[in-house]
Amino acid sequence: MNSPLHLYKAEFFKALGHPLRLAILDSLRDGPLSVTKLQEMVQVDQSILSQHLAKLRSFKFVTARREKTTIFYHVHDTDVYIFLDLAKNIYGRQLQLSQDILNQLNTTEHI
Amino acid sequence: MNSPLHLYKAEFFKALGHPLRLAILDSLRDGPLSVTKLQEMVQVDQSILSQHLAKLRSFKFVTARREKTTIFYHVHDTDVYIFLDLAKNIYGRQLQLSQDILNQLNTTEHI
DNA sequence: TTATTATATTAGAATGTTCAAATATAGTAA
DNA sequence: TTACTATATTTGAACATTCTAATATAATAA
Repeated sequence: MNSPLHLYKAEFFKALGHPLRLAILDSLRDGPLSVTKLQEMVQVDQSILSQHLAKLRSFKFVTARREKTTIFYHVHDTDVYIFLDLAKNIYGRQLQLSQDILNQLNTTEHI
Repeated sequence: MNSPLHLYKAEFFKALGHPLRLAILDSLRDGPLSVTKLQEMVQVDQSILSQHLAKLRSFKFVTARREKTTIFYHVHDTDVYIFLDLAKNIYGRQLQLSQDILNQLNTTEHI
């Protein structure tokens, strides 16, 4: 157990396991954005945004480029979107199943 | 920020963000296994294995079926492997990039 | 019924992650 | 140089996850 590969892979998934970081990646779908612009979009404190950008950077999900005093972020490998969208398929089915069970419960009289 | 979708998606990734849970899913690639057999493969305490199986179950990554006194686990939706393997592509490139930088540093004399 | 085997759950301690606030840095312009 | 704007880093508190150990449950067999 705890092969280096599983350890690294787990870190990779953890890096995606935060709502704000997912929101950041979604905000960058249509191209690079400055931190200020990102902040407007995701509506969090500057410091918090910066901390989460650091995490995304550390796994190379995003890359930063400076232009004068502004820093622009862009996704490093846009295939990550294929990956994120595929995730939707998987948990979509999981949710569907839960929903079906839920519906079944709701439409059953004797509860 | 914090759309329910991002919240759920983050939980989904967190559920995959543990080396043991990834090892469990890998162990189940070739078909269902009993908890005892799984335990032999991943080499952890019974209680710990059970707790992680509970988490995988709660996100429907795995499903349990009882046969007499033995419980067999199997992956609920085998597409999860397509997903996990795609992850490898993404972080593989990330790692490659780091490796390249590292190599460059190592082969540069003036350091 | 009791004992046994297989697995799950619970409670608290240990550890890790995130947040909030303050401070630091880096570039530019005056 | 000083002041300003944009962004990053640090620190400790708040919160969440994981581990350990003990206990619970469920099925079976004796």
